[in-house]
Amino acid sequence: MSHVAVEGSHGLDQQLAVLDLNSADGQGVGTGRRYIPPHLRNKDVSQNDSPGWDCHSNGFVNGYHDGRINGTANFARGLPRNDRGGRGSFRGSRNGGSFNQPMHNAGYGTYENKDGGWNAVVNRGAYTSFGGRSDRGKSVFFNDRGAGSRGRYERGGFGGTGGNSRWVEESRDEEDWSKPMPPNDRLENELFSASNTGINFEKYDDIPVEATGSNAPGHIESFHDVDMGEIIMGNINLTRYTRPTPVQKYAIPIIKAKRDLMACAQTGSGKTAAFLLPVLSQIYSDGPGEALQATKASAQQENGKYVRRKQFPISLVLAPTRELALQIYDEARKFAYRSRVRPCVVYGGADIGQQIRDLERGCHLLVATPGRLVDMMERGKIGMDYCKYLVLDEADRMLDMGFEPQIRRIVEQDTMPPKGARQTMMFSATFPKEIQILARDFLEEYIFLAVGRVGSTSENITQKVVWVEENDKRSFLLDLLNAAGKDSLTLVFVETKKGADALEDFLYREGYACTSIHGDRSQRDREEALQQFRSGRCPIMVATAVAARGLDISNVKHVINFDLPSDIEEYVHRIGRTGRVGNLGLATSFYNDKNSNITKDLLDILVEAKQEVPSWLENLAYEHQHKSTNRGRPKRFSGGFGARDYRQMPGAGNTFGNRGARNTGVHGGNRGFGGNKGGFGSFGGDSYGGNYGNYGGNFTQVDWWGN
DNA sequence: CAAGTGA
Repeated sequence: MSHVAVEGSHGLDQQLAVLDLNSADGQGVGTGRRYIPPHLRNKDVSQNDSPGWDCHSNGFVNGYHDGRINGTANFARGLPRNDRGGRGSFRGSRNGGSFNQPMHNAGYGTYENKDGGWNAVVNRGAYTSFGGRSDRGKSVFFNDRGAGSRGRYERGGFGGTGGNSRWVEESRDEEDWSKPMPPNDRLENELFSASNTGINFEKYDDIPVEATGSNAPGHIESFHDVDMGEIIMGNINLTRYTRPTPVQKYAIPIIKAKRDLMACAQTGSGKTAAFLLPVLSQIYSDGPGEALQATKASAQQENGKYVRRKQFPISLVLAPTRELALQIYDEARKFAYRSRVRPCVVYGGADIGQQIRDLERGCHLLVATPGRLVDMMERGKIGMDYCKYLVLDEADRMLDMGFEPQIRRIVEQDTMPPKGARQTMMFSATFPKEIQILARDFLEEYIFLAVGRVGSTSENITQKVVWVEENDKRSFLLDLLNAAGKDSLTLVFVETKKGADALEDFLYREGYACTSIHGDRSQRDREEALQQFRSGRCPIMVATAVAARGLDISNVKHVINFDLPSDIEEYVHRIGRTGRVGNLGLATSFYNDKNSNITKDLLDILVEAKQEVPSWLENLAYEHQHKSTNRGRPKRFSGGFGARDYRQMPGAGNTFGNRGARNTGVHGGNRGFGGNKGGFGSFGGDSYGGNYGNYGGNFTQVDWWGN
């Protein structure tokens, strides 16, 4: 395979420039300020002078406003050391239910300043593709969160005449949701200027695609091959997506044809847009329908006091972690720009009151983590009665042991329309056969789509496995970090939360600018850590499984499995944080005696992705094969899966040890691989250090799938 | 046993 370099050192300068900008950000210095989740921080300042309904009266300080004020002061933040030190004193409260702790010396900074001057209008140039824009700049009626949703209410309407007339929405019943609202320069800048990925799909090559199910629609080659409407096409241009990725080519027409879908495609291949584009497009063309009526009907007065109405989203997207939900929400905002659709996100660990108030401003597409959504449903803030589109992102995770009960609670044991009446879509890079079978409970006449073999890794990721004893891991890690390029991000995975804290402390003492993310940290700290990592201020992040799935962080050049995970799906997702959208990446895994459970699966993955395989690993896999009683199956199935025994289920097959059968699973023939072992040069730990340097400056963008 | 998901 030949890698076509598209961008070289040129892009590097740009990245450094961005870093400088971010490091000059303002610090939120206020004491005792409430934690405001990022998606609620960046409001238009003009919101604050609204005399209306929204409760900003209590000395409301939104992060954006605050950030601007402090940003002008010279808060020349030094090295990441500084704020890390500050956080040290904070640690004691980490484990003690420290949700919603106000954070002193908290840096909201980089977030608020990403506009780079909020009244500046960037050169949008060729990307404004919304036809006739004679109305641009008038700023009459903005659609999005800030000004736009405020416009839905008539001033002072609450105490008024009674009846429904106070809702401006009334008068919009007949309005056409497919027509774009006027543009908003500030918002457009905010949503799209950071849009980093210029994807090169020009020479997308063959990749095996399986689309099974009755009457599967054909795929598209261009976004123009299917009618997604004016709003979507305009936003596609603004995001600079030129051509659909492979999974988008297939999934978009399937979803537009109103079919249920189980879609499997490699990490970083554009799955999020593959469902957001067609779902939103469909909502635009169909309009809100009954959901709007129901929402309005829920508005009441009680005891002279206005009772907040319940929201009935038209679409629900569920994700397994909070940060992923937030990321999906951010994407949804882009594709909802200039539409009447208002995306919302709810997740745990953040102030629920803020989220409720945000919901009450309108919610047509809801992104959520399961726990908080159940909470919202039980509080009567959300009704799924009119949810026409259900998306499970990271679907295999959402249906595994930990999440399945909550998913059933939301989807089957409440008011959501049954399968068939709603459209259900599932996406993941991995989808073990057992979970595919379970997933059928939620699907009707679905199409199974596999772009590449299910569970395979991108060949754009160079995978290394090194034998490292536990006691040597730290020093080996330092060697790898020292070899990394100055500008590149490194993500280090460990198995436990305590381990994450310990390793981060170690790296800190060794003088590295690092941060960490795991489930025992406060939500505020988690999001700040992610932001500092993304921005490059802390180019090293130690993480648990919370960061394994879905997070799209540009410029992650190296993923290190300091501890290998116990199942191969987790491995695939972890290393998938690098090598995204046509970029190259490196993944290094520390292997020792403790990791025998993943040996065989790891070997298969390496072989399939045409990676070098250390001979010792091959030998171990062979040995393990003969002594293992449970080979080839994820650990979580070995302990039973409730009362179910999937081996008895029709269609489940009986070849759990057979990798090929397991992965293409219930849907058809094996995509065989392997068989081409042998001939691999040995790959000892000694030569590793020397080889490593070769990867330093060599991460450039290449064609999709590495061709 | 670990990780994640409501307080």
